[in-house]
Amino acid sequence: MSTIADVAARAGVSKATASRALSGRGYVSEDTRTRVAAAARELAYVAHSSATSLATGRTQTVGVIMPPVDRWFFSELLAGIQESLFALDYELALYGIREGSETRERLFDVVLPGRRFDGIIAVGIQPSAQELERLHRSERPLVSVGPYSEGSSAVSIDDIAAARIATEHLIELGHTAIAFVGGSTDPDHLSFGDAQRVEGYLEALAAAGLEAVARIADARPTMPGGYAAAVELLGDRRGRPTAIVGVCDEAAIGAMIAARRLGIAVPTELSIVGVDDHEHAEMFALTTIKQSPREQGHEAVRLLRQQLDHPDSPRERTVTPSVLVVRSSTAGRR
Amino acid sequence: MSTIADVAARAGVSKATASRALSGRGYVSEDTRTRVAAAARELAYVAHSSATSLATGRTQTVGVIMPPVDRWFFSELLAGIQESLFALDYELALYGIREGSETRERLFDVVLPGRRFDGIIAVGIQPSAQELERLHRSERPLVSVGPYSEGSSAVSIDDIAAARIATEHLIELGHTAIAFVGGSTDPDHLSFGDAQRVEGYLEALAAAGLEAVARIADARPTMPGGYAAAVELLGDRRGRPTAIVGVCDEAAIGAMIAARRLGIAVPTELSIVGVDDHEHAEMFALTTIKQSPREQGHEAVRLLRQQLDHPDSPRERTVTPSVLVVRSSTAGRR
DNA sequence: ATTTCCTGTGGAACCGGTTCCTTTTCGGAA
DNA sequence: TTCCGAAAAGGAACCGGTTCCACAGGAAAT
Repeated sequence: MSTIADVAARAGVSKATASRALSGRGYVSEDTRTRVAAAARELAYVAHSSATSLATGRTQTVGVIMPPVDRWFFSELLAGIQESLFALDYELALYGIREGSETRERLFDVVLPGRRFDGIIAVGIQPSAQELERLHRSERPLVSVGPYSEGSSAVSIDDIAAARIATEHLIELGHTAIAFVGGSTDPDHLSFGDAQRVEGYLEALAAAGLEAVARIADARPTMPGGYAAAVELLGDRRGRPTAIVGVCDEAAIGAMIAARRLGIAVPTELSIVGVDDHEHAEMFALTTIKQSPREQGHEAVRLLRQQLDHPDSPRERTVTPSVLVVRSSTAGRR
Repeated sequence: MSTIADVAARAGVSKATASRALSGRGYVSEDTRTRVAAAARELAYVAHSSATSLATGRTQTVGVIMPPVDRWFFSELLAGIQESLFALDYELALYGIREGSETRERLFDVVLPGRRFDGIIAVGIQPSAQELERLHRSERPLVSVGPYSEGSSAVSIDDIAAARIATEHLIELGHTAIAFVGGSTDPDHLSFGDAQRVEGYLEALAAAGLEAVARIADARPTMPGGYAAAVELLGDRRGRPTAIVGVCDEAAIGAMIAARRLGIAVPTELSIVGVDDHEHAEMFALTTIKQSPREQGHEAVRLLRQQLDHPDSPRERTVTPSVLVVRSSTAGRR
């Protein structure tokens, strides 16, 4: 492995000049520049990243803190972040957060102060006040995706609005017995965005004077979760809802499959609407609220870069609009 | 941000002693050790990772090269890798590989020689001879997951055996018209493992003297892919297969949903078997071949660590066994 | 002709750790 | 009492880059 000293020697210049020639900063004659470049090529020279980081204070790495990528939304988001970072020549250091707080603690205690990255994208985590203070003290730009916290940039969808629009769509179709699949009776068990979706659902019902009939079925935001909840919900004929809002498309699709198995026709006997516009939504003809997680990933990187390049630029918050995509899982009440 | 010099000054010792006290290497008196530790705590000292890397030559980072995580298998695998690395105090640098070779090229030209990580886990990529040579020249341990290449450690399932076992299961149940969903007429279009699964399917048919009736339906290894292929396959009543092998569970589940929509009963009229034991397999009562991607992730890290700790230890290849999990998507031919 | 400015280059310091080598001290063996 | 080796600690070199600063030479301005 060759060093810049080797390159300099081969080109017959000093380390300083070689460095300038390769980085393009400072005065270097055209002739020297090409000689250094040639030497570098011949030696297959690549700068040692740790040395560069130590000298410049920049690591060219972005830390991404994210829940397990087993939900479509997160995997798409990650793909978007990846694409954008790659295009900007940044590395991506991935940190998972699991339920256990041990992970989280170590992240905030050791990893963040280790100056391993220039900026952070935090997905779906609601930092505690103490953690937030720590993040800010570390002076590294932070962009959150999902929850918005004062003083940092963020890209989020308006989860309340999304669920509200979904619910309103059903109300407009004449439904009054509208259940929500994927909430939780234990609020600690809900992710931030999911809790807001419950809220949006309740808001829409309240606005239509239907709050009394609210029914929130406990379920994990997954297909089996939605399936199980719907089986429960649709089990007895009497008091069966005529419409369901899923906390996300996975849950909604699970509910749809449950309905089919129970012999309940969608949309004639039961309307279902989800949130996300999952890649499977089309196959199931699911009416949903479109999100574009991949683009949100791009946007998160854009916001982060803004702060990396211009540390004093104001924090921005991007809220992506919620658009209803009507397919054929919803219909007017008979 | 405090440096080790600050810690040393506060504890009244030299940098050298402070370093030894904190790392636990070399002679340090108990008394000094506690004084240094106290000073470090008071100053909230955390070592600068670039400085450590530069001095030691180790980055405590593992590069993970991986296709997009939108398939369940890969997201689970990533989770497994993440867990194990975290437990070992290694960072995870994630690199996506997309179709375009531009990504790939830059990966091999710039990222790998940049000495940003101590080892590499490459998932599902079949490196070219040139790339492989480069990897070896970089002297960094490599573990591949999936394809096996001479001279590096690997963890893989026996894809041929998996598909063979799945197919044999159907043959034992008396099926003769067995289709495969998720192959491709264009072999370049198939991932390495998927191509081997096609092979296993054909092997099993051949062993039973059924090769003449092989039918491979083109499909992406996703639920919509399996759905579309099955619709095609099951469309006309005559010549309809009585059993289907899915290239993976997603495809098999897609096929199952297609069958239901077409009014074909599973398993009485059509048996379906998948490969993976996807988290949704249970909900669909899908008979399948169990893989444990999460454990494969753990195993990959174990193999890598072996090489990091003992560079001269022999390369190992772990092949995880293929186990048939019978649920109720398969039944004897009527 | 002298001063000034700009270009081009090299030496040396620096980033923040680790480690080699040397020195000092001290307890135990000869 | 002397000698020796282990323990403890400091000085300095080193990892491989970047950048500050000093200096030389030539062109432009005075």
